Amino acid sequence: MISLNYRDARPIYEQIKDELRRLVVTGALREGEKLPSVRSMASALAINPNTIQKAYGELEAEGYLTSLPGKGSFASVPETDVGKERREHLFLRLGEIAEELRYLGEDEQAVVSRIKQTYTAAGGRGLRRGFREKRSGPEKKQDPAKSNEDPS
Amino acid sequence: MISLNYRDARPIYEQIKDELRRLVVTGALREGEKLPSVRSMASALAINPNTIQKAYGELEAEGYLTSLPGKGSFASVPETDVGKERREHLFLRLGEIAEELRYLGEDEQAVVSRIKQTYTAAGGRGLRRGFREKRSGPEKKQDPAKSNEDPS
DNA sequence: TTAGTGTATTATTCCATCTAGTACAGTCAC
DNA sequence: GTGACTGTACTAGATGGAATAATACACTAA
Repeated sequence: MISLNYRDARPIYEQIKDELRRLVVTGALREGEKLPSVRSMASALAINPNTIQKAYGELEAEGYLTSLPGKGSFASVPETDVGKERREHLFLRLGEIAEELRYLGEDEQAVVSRIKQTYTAAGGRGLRRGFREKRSGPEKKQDPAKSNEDPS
Repeated sequence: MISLNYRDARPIYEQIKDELRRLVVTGALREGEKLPSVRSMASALAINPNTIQKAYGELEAEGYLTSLPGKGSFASVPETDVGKERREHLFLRLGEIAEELRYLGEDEQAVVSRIKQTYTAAGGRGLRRGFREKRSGPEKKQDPAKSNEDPS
């Protein structure tokens, strides 16, 4: 699912964050889908569980992940307010990159085409939260509908 | 000219690189314009000259800066071949950002508008090397016009 | 000559990263 | 309840990049 690059300047937990975020936004991981447990992914990548824990924790702060103690971690869509900060950050970076590309000689057409390519390639993926239907994923931080079992 | 943020996760030399690059691509620093010397900028920012040296060195590798031993460092436009790698990197990031913005609910129109805004705001700045006329900047590694001497 | 420039080198301090180990509480199948 | 999972928290230590400090050399220009 994830491969690490020890030559990469980014720390390991950043690589994991970026890769997991990429899997979510590209649709490879759908909302509500269960991710490997902290310990199992640590074992699979042959690294320390604390490193995975850090990546999961920060990704949860971004809203791309929801963790439920005792149950697991699940891919999720950032709440509108959390996603707002993220979107503002992304728009800022977008402007900086466009500015530099322009300086390097790329015309508007070339840059816009690259944007349109992304939206064309993506099918019906990535609709707003308000437009999506309910699904199997955990609602907020609460326990998803459980059966009539009595724990004790 | 540059202000540092010690709370920033990025190392100091990265902050300097990013800021200087930004000044160049936005036109605040024009090609051939002289930058503060390694020692003077280190003094102005109250940091070690080695840190400035590292920032300048990497920025020169990117093509945004040309250093001439004994004379100084000057803003420059990346050679086409050096800039090619940079452009490819920027296009890659552009695609990733667009993908995430789309996932967060931004429609194509909103993203494209941000791009066009950049190109509209910029006047005649940032033309390709082949289209630019000869100017005061250093040709390759040769002596730049001595007229530019404002290292504020 | 003198002062300023870029550049290189070595040594040292500092801190984020990563590891290692342990611990606790919640969930779920049995 | 038991056991095996789960997320989470904490301490302690090792490692490596970042930044500093101090010199040194060659080049440029007034």
